[in-house]
Formats: sequence, C-alpha cells, structure tokens
Amino acid sequence: MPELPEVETIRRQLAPVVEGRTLRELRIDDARWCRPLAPAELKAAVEGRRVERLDRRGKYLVWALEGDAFLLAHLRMTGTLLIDPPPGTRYERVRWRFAGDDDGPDIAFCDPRRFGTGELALGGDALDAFFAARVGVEPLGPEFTTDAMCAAARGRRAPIKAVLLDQRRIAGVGNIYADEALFRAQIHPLRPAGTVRRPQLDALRGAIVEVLNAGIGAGGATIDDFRHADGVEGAFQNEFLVHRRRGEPCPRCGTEIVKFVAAGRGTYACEHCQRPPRGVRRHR
DNA sequence: CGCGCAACCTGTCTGC
DNA sequence: TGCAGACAGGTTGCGC
Repeated sequence: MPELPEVETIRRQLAPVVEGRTLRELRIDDARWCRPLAPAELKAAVEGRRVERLDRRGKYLVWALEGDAFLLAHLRMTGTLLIDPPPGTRYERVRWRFAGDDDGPDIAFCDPRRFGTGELALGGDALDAFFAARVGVEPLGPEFTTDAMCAAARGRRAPIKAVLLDQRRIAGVGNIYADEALFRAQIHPLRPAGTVRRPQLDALRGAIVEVLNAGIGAGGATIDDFRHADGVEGAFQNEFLVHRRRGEPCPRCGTEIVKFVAAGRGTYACEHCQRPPRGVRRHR
C-alpha cells in the first residue's frame, strides 16, 4: 500500500523526530533488507553520522546523512516505519537508534513480507544516478505538466494504467491512486495509452494531483498493514470512489463497479463513466 | 526498446 | 469445518 501519500505521511511524521540526531546504531535483523550489501557494510557506512534531512523521492524515503551518504528506504507492499515500538513488535526487521543525552526514540522498520529494502548511495552523483535509473517526474512538483503527461503516454500501446504505474515515468502513483485518478478523469484503465487525447491526459494529470493531495490530506490509506509512524491508521480508504468497491454503485452514475485485471493488477472501474476501448469487456 | 508475466515472501480471504 | 488456491499496497528480471 505505501504509495506516494503514505510515504509522504510517514516522512512528515518522522522528519521532526530524526532530523539533527546522530545515528548511533542501525540494527539489521534481516540481511535481505540491504541485499546485496552485507549488513556490516551498510552499518559501517551510516553509523555515527548525523541525519541532516529526511526527504522523499517517489516512494523512496531518503535519509540524507552528513558527508553526503544517503540511506534509501523503500516500504514495498507491507512495510511500515514506527516510532519507538515496544520490544518484540511483530515483524521488526531493522531498528535505528540515536545518540544523545537520553537517546530519544528509536525508529523501527516492520514488514511481514520482507519485500522492503534499504539501499546506500555515497555522494550526490551516486544519489542522482540511483534515481535517474528508477524514478521519473514528481507528480506534485512543477515539472508535472500536461506536456510531461503526454510524453509519458505518447506512442504506447500498453494500457494507460501501466503508464501510471511505471515509476520511471511518473514517480509515486501505485495501484490505489491509479484507479482513483482514472475514474476521476473518466478514462478506462485498459485504454492503450497512446490513444488517449491531450485534453483527457490533462484531465488525468489534474486527477492524479487531486487524488495524491487528498491522500496526503487523509494521512494515506490503510487497507491492511499500513500505519502512521505512531501506529494510527490512515483514512483515505474511506474516500475511495472505485478502488476495492466491486459491486457497489458508481458514485457518479450508479452503475455497478466492476473488477478486472489491468497491467497485471486488480483494477476497479465504472464501465459506464469510463468507456472501455473497442473489443474489451470482461469482468469478474 | 516495449510489453506481459513470474518471482520475491507471508498472511488472509474465498470457494469447494 | 478444513484445506488448497487465489490474492494483496511494489519492483525486478526474464522471455518474446
């Protein structure tokens, strides 16, 4: 679940807690987290350094440490970052401990499925190279223009939803927010991206910005595992218009919402408001 | 290069 | 009720 709004929610909660503190120990209980780096190598690179900033790029949390070392954390499907959870918290994999008079609260990464990752970039050039290879335009930044949206879709035969999920084109949109944005822009998820016209792509750009901001405003969406850094649940799941609402009436026209597979993901849409492309129709 | 899909793990829900 | 199978927020790598 952690998509851009969930990661941003976590970042805003953690930043005031960790910025300015010195990372005394990074305890890594699951070596898979930082693969292919050995835990000892990562620890040696980051321990003892002060946290200058906690940033976000796409779905990555960026721990900017003194001396231009960057720890890049990704929550994947089921990861959470919690402030000072009690010892024995289920699925704890990594723990940040800080130096200071009273040490202050720890931060812990918890993840039942163990998909989450922690990677290291040493130097600004390495950081830039890391992101250049993985993430595209920030949808809440000034470069996310209509032209940028059109460039992402132009000439592609893949479904428009696949384009939204491609992090190298638009950074931070995941399965939930893709469904919600496509519904608001009234575009069927299976429309080949290259056939969507500029006015619709502009509407889609606006819808993406709208749903991401609404998601952040609601503190993200909690479907199952996601929690704020203090353990509280997000609320955006209560504002879903179509996602995970199969069989319910479309809030715009009352037609039953259907579920199908698009871009390999469970997908929800109103096929009255979002007209299917020619030759496509199959629900389940 | 574009695209679809299996794989990575574990937990939970679904259908027989 | 029990159990095998499907499915889940994301990303990567492989095959065509």
